[in-house]
Amino acid sequence: MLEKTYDPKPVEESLLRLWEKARLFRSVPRHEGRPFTIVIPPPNVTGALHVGHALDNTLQDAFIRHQRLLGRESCWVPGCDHGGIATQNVMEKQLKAEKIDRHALGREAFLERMQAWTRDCKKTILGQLRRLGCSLDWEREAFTMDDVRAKAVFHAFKTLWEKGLIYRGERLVNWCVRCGTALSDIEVEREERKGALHHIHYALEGGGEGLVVATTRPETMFGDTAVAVNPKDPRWKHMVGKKVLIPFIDRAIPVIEDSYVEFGFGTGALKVTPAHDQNDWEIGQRHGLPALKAIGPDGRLTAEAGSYAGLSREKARDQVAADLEAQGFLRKKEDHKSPVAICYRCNSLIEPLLSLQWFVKQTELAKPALKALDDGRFKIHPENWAKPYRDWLVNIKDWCVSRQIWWGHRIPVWYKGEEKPVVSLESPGAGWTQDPDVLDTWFSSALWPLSVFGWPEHTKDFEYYYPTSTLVTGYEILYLWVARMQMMGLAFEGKVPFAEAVIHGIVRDKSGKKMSKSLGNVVDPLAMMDKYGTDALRFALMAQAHPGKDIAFDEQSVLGARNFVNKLWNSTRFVLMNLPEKAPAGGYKLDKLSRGSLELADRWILSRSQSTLAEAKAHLDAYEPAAAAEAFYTFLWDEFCAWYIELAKGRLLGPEGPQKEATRAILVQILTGMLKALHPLMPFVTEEIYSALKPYAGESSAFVLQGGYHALDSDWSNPEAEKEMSLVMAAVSSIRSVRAQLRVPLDMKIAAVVEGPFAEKVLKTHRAYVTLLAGLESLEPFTARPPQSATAVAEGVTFFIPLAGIIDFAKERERLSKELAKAESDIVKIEAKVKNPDFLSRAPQAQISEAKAQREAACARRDQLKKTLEELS
RNA sequence: GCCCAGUUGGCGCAGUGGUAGCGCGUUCCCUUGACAUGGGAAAGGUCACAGGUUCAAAUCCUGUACUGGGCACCA
Repeated sequence: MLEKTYDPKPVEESLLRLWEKARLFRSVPRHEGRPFTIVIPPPNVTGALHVGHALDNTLQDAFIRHQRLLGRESCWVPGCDHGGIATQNVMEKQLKAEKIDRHALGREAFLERMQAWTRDCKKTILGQLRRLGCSLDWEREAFTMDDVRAKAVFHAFKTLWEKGLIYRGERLVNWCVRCGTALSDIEVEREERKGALHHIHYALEGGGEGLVVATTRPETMFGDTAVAVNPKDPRWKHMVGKKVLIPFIDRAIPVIEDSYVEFGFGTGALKVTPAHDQNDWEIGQRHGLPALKAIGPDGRLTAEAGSYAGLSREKARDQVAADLEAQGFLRKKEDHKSPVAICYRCNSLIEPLLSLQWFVKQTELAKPALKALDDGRFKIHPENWAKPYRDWLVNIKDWCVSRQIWWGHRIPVWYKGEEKPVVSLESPGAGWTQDPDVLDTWFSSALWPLSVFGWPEHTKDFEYYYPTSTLVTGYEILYLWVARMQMMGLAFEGKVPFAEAVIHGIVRDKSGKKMSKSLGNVVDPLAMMDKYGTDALRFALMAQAHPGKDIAFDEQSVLGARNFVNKLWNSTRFVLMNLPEKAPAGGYKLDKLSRGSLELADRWILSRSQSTLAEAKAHLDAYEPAAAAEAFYTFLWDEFCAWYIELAKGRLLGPEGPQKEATRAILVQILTGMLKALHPLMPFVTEEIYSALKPYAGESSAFVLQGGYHALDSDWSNPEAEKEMSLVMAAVSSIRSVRAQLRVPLDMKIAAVVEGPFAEKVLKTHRAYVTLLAGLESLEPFTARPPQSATAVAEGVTFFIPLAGIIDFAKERERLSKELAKAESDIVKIEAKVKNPDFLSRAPQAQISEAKAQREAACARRDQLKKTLEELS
């Protein structure tokens, strides 16, 4: 016998062991059919998983299990990402706490520590994925920096190099002063910050008025190599071609014309600092201006800045502004909000810096990716992300792939004096030194769908699993990762690495704010699992995972899901309690039933069950787990438990016989079907229940995944039964409503008489249902209105319930008047429609007859209520 | 500035043309042998605003406001 409530922890622990022992998630190439394959978005080895990972991986697990249950060979590849800067930052924090200087420690020792950290972290992360129930093929674990992946990275680099798609050059890049490295354009975030616009006077060389420029960054003026004005700006026309002097250092720079400069902004004169601003860099390129570095990689001013050399950017700005003011150069200082660039890993201010870096040319690589999107070989769900994805590819810029950190794939290029650099994994010989930089972590991530299957080797696995089916990830890495995988996969193999991308939202806190450590609103998925069980967390997430939408995560939702899990548990418990100890040979099967012997409730629940399964399958096929979850929830709770089980009680308490056997078969088969269908969303509890139920269902699979979805033996859809059952339910509800309003508890049995067009049917075929569910002791046909009775009006039936001594007539009249008013207003609405000649002439016939039927029903109800009220007064 | 979402009962969200749904919360009643992690009942919404299309609009179109996001940015 099952326990009264479901206790997830021991069940989860034992099932995890059983699954693993059975190698249940193992996939190997087989000959027939294309497999369904997902490669995990490898979590960075920066710590533990957060609730966003729980969402991402539960989605994948649901899709993978769904496909397995559909009978498809399915493979989900696990792994972690070394995580470049992010992971190095974690280690640097640790070192700082231990008061160890990274540079004093040295590159080798640092990397050794990183390796040890990585080992621990991978163990933690993969353990957490296991606990989440992820059906990953654990024998395929990969890491973006292991030997196989290192070969892939080298091969990719070499191939791109040979095709001339990789180059090294001095360019203006996004430099994070804190991380001490260059970043690519998409690794930079923007934020509006308050600052000041300084109006600075630059004197004319050789004397004269000169001009005034406006800048938010006065400290960069030592790097100025021109002042630009708009060619159509009459205010500064006279200055063009002349030279002005930079304050303090008196270096003369030309005044040039460039249409980039806007009339309306500031003074209309722009100081041009090619080495520290992207737009200035472009102006510099157009006019052949030199680029002078006023700020170094350490964020401090260089020798160009004269006496300011060595000051940090921030200090220099204040100091320069103060000195300008003191010496009369500062003509005006006004508050000004402007967007600033921020490092996506440490949030510090980005400095545009001229430096020597490695780049991958992107335009050529983007073309096949665009084509794949346009001709449908690659699809994005939901599709509203396709446009931004496309726009990004169209406007793509070269990708800066070198990083001045230690943790990563070292750039495989070797130098020796004046000789041509050599691309090689190993040292080409004595005297050669390797490029000190490492590759952007996204470079190896971009190869992930290729590299996890042993690429560049065309292994058996690679041939079978590549291209993969679906990629599931958040929109925040659509460009950073998804687009690059498409480009790389197409460049190297001519095939999209995955045919579909499912883009989900991020998990926010319950008020919709982004989770962050500093806000203290981070939800720990492990804590949720401990408290409510893994299935509850999974179901809560899936129930809210509407395509592409963020989730406002409230712990209450997990509680609700936990209750649902328990409901499922207890409905099984009830069914098992009503089954013999020993299952009959072959189990309870529907095909053994004679259809003629089925009752209304049977036909109804079988019909509803079938459509629920079909609906949920369609939703999962379309990557819409939330809709599937809702279909299950409503069916199981509001139909199967609330009505069918309640009705089944009547027969199960009765004598043994075909009726009882039929009820058992239906309960067992419907529950089994639902368990399997729910398995992708909540694998643990369904597995556990299945093991108890399967002998009765006549099944022998050790695990749900091995048996596949439950196939109903024939078509049970039955709209007539659904319609009739809805009338019965409405009739029952009307009596319950009267009872509740008059405070007559359900266990106080009452008598009733019934009249109306549906009354005869109720008396003849549904009497047992109505008396059982509405708590009646008797139900008789109407002859005369009993004195002192309340009235319950439903579609087609009116019940009179004698309640001498209980009923308050004033209250009863009030209640009925309210119902009447509602009925009247319904009629007004439907009349307006039915009487509209345009509606009658233009609407489809089905609509017209439905509307008329609605009017009839509403009028009948109105008349009945009116009559009853008259009798009461 | 351009583009994309969103705006539905107290809160969080479904719902893409035919008389508004769900979960949580609220109110009342009920410890009846699956489940109080439960059961029954009820209250609560002119579906942001303004136009338009249509017999019919939460749903389609246009515009406005607000919120969020993406991209590009004025130094």
